[in-house]
Amino acid sequence: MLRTHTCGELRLGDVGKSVTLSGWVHRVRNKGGLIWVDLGDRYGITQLIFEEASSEEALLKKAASLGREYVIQAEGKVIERTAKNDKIPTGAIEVKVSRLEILNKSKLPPFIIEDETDGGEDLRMRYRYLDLRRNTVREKLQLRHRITQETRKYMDSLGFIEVETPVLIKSTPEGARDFVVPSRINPGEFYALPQSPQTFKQLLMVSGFDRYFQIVKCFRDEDLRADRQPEFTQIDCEMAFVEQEDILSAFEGLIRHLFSEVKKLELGDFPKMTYSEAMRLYGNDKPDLRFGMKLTDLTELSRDRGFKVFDAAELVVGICAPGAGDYTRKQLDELTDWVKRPQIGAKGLAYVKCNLDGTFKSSVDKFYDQKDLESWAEAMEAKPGDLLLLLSGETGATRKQMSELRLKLGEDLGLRDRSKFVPLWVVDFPLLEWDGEGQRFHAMHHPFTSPHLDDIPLLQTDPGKVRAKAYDLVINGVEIGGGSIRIHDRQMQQMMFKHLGFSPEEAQKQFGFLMEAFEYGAPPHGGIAFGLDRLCAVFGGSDSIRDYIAFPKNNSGRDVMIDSPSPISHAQLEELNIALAVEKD
RNA sequence: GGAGUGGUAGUUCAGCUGGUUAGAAUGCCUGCCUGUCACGCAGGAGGUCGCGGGUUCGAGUCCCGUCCAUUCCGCCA
Repeated sequence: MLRTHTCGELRLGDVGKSVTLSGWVHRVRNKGGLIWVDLGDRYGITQLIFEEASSEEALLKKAASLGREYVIQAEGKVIERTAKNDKIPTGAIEVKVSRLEILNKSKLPPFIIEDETDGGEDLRMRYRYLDLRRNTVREKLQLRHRITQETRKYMDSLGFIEVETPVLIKSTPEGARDFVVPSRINPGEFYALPQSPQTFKQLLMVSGFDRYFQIVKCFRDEDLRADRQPEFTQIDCEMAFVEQEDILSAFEGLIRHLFSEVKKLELGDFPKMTYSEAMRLYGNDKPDLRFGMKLTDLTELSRDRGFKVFDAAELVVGICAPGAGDYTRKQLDELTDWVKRPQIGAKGLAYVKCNLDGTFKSSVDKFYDQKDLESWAEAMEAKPGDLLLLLSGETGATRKQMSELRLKLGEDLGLRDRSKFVPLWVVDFPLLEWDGEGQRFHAMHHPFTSPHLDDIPLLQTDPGKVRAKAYDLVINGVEIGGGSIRIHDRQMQQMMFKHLGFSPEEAQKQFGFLMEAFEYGAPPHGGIAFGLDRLCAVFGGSDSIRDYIAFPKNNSGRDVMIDSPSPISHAQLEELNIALAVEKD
């Protein structure tokens, strides 16, 4: 037997037992006459002891020769420690070793395998298998395990059936770029990897599965971010005979269940906010509601005082930063530089300090008197000691800039508490979004989304105003999931494709199978998909999803451990009937 | 496609307006040490300053190019 116990389970009650432990050498403390070895595995750490006075010389020598991360097996007796360590659960005992076996030596690891590693991101990814040996990383994957297990439990309890859908599917022009896979037996033709199992889950509804879910890998060939990987996992769900409210309540239930089981946190009812409200109040379709600082429209209150910048602006908008009235000139200049960076793109930033004595000091004192400033402060419900910040310009862009500033200030002022979780449903998304580059509308969610029936006439007159039966779940400013009520009628679906600029032939070629299915008794249906990686990161309080994925890709979509992607041989290319435009050596 | 930041010992970093032999911490090796647990003490080894070019009497430092990493914008139905 390689082990009788794990390295995390022996206690004072086990004293006197003969045990065999196996694990990795964490640390060796050689005190001359005494040698201690911290033996570790994923369950914990147990201290082994070798003593000059009572151990054989060969055994001592072997113990002294152990290096970091050697895999060893130790047989011995559990004894009570004279000096106990109350920092670890096994700290009251140690194992007096009588037999030591080196199962496998280890090279010196390139970074220290401890909670606080000295390894940089790059190195950790190159040796990910060593990185995963660290408690902090392993705990994140264990959190993910809990979330997927609890998800399956909850979904099963509601009668959802997990169905696997194909990974080799068909490329479509809508949405993100596809990853494509050449077909050897069909020369010149390609599969695409799914961006989501969207059409398949709708077909399952036509089949009468009624309630489907799947924890499934999806693929998008777009540029990466800290919270975006080319392959990622969705909790993908679909229900038949439901309206929007049914879906929201079912999946609000899922998220509440996960918080309750995994984090021992009870979340109340999730508030709802329309898309247009979110844009108006937060400049963002995924507002972080852990803090206030709503956007306040000051366009009217700033008009006709001779300040050309504000007079010319479509929108003048302000936020109130609580308690920031004591910001120094330097801090304000830094904020101004920050909003002027190309990523934000504001032209400038106006401020008003609400002094403790009730007066105001602003960067636009030349144009606005105390009464004007007071009216702004009133509109924003500012208190003495607060700081008002104003941006102006074209409505959409200015709101977006203000949203960024709001998030930065929220961070700076410590208002984005990682232990706090504030969920929000954002509803009534626009159906269509104008694509300036392609000079056409495209679906904001996806082309299978049902419009609000009241808004259908607008499709002819003002397509950008049509609301969709689409919704997102946002937690702490992170988009955790999104979905919609789908179109289940062939005529309606055909009309949608027309509005998206598809010719009838194209629509038939790309999605004929779906529209045909709708003619064979498609029930009303809708669904939602959650980003599992992001959900885990939110649970763990991280901004990056990488540590919640066992083997993630780096910023350029590379796996630096296995070194992929990589060129393939000429023979392989030939077999696939592929010629490269650019040869790579 | 664009912008920012970084690349110096195994590792994490310092290295000023260019100037002797490039430092610290940690890790590693050797020796000493019987109650350590981030053990301690003494000693030692370890660097083509990402790569290529340029400016200069002289480049880790300045300039140009390039590669890599990372964050953001675009993109992500």
